[in-house]
Amino acid sequence: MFLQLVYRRAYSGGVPELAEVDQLKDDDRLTAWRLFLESYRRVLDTLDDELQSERGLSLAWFDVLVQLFNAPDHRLRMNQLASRILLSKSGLTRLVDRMEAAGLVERASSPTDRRGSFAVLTPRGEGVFRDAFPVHLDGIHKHFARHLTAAEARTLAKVFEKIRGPLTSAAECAPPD
Amino acid sequence: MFLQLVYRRAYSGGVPELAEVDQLKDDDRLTAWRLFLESYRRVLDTLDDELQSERGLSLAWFDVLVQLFNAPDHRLRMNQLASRILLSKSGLTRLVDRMEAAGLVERASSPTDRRGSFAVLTPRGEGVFRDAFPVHLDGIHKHFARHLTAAEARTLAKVFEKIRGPLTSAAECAPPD
DNA sequence: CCATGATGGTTGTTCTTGCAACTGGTTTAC
DNA sequence: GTAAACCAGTTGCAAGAACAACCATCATGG
Repeated sequence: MFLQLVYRRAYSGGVPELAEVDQLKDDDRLTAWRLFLESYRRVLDTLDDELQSERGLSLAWFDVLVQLFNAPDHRLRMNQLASRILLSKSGLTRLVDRMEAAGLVERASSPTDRRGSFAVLTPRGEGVFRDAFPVHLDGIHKHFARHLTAAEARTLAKVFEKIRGPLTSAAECAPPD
Repeated sequence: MFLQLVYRRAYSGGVPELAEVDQLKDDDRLTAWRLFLESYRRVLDTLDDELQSERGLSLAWFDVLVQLFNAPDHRLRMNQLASRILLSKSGLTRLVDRMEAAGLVERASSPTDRRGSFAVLTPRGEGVFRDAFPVHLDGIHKHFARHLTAAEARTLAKVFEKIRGPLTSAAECAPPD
């Protein structure tokens, strides 16, 4: 799904009633939007392919490894892990199932709350992570960071912070005013 | 899958051999990367939810409608449509099946090449598109464009053009030099 | 003209994901 | 202390997507 938008074509073409929508004048912004979408898809696909072919690891798996590696004691509650990688509870259950079968993570039950369990990085998982990390970082550099000057990077960070900000938890809770 | 990266933590933490990787110094760039990922996910999820709840349409369906609406004669070869919305051939076959069942598009066989078929926007599909378009455009404004100054929009466009550029067809064909 | 190969789409299969329902454990209120 | 509400994680189920194998058609070369 990619969503190259109507933009100019709908505007100058035969859709007068749509042209009324005044955001259509924001050509630069919509161009930015379109390129944003396309860049994401293409860069992520490329990174996934590279990691897959060079280390046999999907980005989703890598993402779990990253999170656990960064977590204190190399462990996280399923709960937290799910929200950090933006995956549903059930999705994470299955993902951890698969990674456990591959020996990269383990489950450990929480001593304080017997409902909960931790996902814990195994030594093997840590090894795989350390092995894959440079590949991924190199990919980010090659396909993304390399194209940014320092100033541009700061601009992007600023802008995306604003964009992400209002959506962080539940979208559209109480639109102010 | 989200991929909040290691960054500072892996750098300043206990992973000396990883810290050697010199892209790690590019803090601003990696921050931009992280926010880029998160923004995409959150904005797209939000737009999808809004379109879904306000018009009962997924972004994927909307994307097809956009493409067909823009195409000459409101029709595209399956082939082309698939590549424009970044979906696999088989994925598109099924997607068009579903949309055909819903009466939004039709298939028409090509007169010149009897292998090929077109996906064609039906009047009903066009109506649905015109109805959903403002909702989507408004969403883009609310959750994305609104946060950009004109200068920032131009910066984003420039940067993403560079990022997307080299990956447009097959990634990594022949890295120059 | 016919054999060979390329191309456009569809179908079989499998994988991943989300939602809703469920189980078992914890907290709160009476 | 116990019932009710709540929470963490798992499971059944169905939708969406990719890959490979497949069929039909077109293009090429003898």
